[in-house]
Amino acid sequence: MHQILRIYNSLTRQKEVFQPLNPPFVGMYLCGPTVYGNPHLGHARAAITFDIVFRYLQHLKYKVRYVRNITDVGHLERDLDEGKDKIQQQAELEAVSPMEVAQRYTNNYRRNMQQLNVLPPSIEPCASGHIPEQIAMIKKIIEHGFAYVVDGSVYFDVAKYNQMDHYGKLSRRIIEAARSGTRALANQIDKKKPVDFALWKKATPMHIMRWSSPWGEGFPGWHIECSAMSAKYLGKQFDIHGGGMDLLFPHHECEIVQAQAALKTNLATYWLHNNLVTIDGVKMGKSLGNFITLDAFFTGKHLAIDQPYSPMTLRFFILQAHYRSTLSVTVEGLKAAHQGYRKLMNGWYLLAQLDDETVAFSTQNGALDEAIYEDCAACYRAINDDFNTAKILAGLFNLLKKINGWHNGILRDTSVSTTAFNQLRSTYATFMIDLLGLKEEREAATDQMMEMIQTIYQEAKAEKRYHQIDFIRHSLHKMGIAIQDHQNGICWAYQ
RNA sequence: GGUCGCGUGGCCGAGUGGUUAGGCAGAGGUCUGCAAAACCUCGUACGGUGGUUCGAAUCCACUCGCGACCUCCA
Repeated sequence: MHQILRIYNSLTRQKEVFQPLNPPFVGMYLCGPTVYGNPHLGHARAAITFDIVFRYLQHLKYKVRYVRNITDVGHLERDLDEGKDKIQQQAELEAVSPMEVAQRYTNNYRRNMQQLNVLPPSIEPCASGHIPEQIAMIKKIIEHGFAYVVDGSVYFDVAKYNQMDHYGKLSRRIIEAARSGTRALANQIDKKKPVDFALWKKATPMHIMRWSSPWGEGFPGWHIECSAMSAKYLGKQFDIHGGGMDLLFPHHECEIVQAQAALKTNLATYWLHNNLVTIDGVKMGKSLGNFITLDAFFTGKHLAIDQPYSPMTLRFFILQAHYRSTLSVTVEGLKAAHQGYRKLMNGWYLLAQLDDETVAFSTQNGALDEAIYEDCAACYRAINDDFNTAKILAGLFNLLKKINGWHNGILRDTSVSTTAFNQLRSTYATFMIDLLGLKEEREAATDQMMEMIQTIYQEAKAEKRYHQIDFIRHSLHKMGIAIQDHQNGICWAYQ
């Protein structure tokens, strides 16, 4: 089935039909985490958003190379003229080596992403492993006349660049005007202009993370790592560049001008930005201190939440909103996500059990066919329309009603063609499992155990030993499992 | 101050000129030893004020409120 995918491009501020530079290959780069703290819901949102992009492009048979970096050379902290970076600060706080800190949080990030069923990227490079590439790129920028060296540091010359091109085209800023009211920061004293940004910073004697360079001992600046690593693994120009909205300026803006200055290319065709997670109306973020880590969600150990929320509940929660809208965290919203995920997943099990005893298959057009085709088509329309996962879920819930209807006998006599039924089955599986990446959280041994318990339950029921029945129900209830009596037997489901 | 976005029924959240988004919660019903689940029915929501239009949550103007970026941030 041929699909026309339209995605919203932050660069042009409109939806555009996706056309890769070199089909069937697609290059995609996502700004990953700065590993100086445990991953929170915001990290999950970015990773899941682009996981959907990755999954769908692969579904469309593109050969995708997906690069997501690890920033283990921290960015400069404001107001610190000695230029201590975030990793190093955290390291001093924890009295360990900076690389140990980076490694620990990298491990946590990967573990959390795996729990959320986020597919690993094709390449996951870290900044500290690409110092030579960054130095090489800085040298080119200097050669091309867009950077200058001051006392062991290198700065990008924004004014010079603006003679050739416009610095600020992604965020649509006129830089001079925007900066006129801004105070000069202490560590920017050696720059020509406040808008110039560091490509390389001289290390003070205190600075632990340091590398030698043509300009002396130092460390790379804020933005050069992404430019260097994307160029290395995706080429001078590639298709999709993603990140959180908070990275749009200055980070992505700087990446664009660095690529233009060093390689004379437009970095990426499509720029995608996921919106932020909010709590109590404001952004959830590391610097605000109002974030809830993923582990806190999984264990329920946080003042703002009342109980544990599983990885798949969180994934569902994120997918309920379109990626370009803010997403507000509330206990009620989380509970809704838990229930919604549970229902969708239970439907998935039921779907596997449906057969011609429960479904009135017909060789001709069935009465349900049209509605099923429409719901399936709606799912495809939704994902093709800038990855509208909220609409996909609406489509799946409509299909779920049919599944439940067959299961409980209400739709037993309403005919459906095998073609339509098979389309429902494959659409449900494709979208829920393959594209949205929702998976079962059921334990492997549970099925056999439940079979045994159900046998006991049925025997007790036949002999009207209601005390025993209630005991079984209560015990299972504590484990989050419900036994359900139906006219033609019993089954179990998550509750 | 500059750039931009948002305000949808109790909650989360799609939609962007006319058709039920969806989920959760809530009410009633079917089923049931009692339940649970599922299914059926139920809310006439779009910050405010004007305007355009046969018709606006959706376009325009003004206005009120909230937020993001401009400093590291997903």
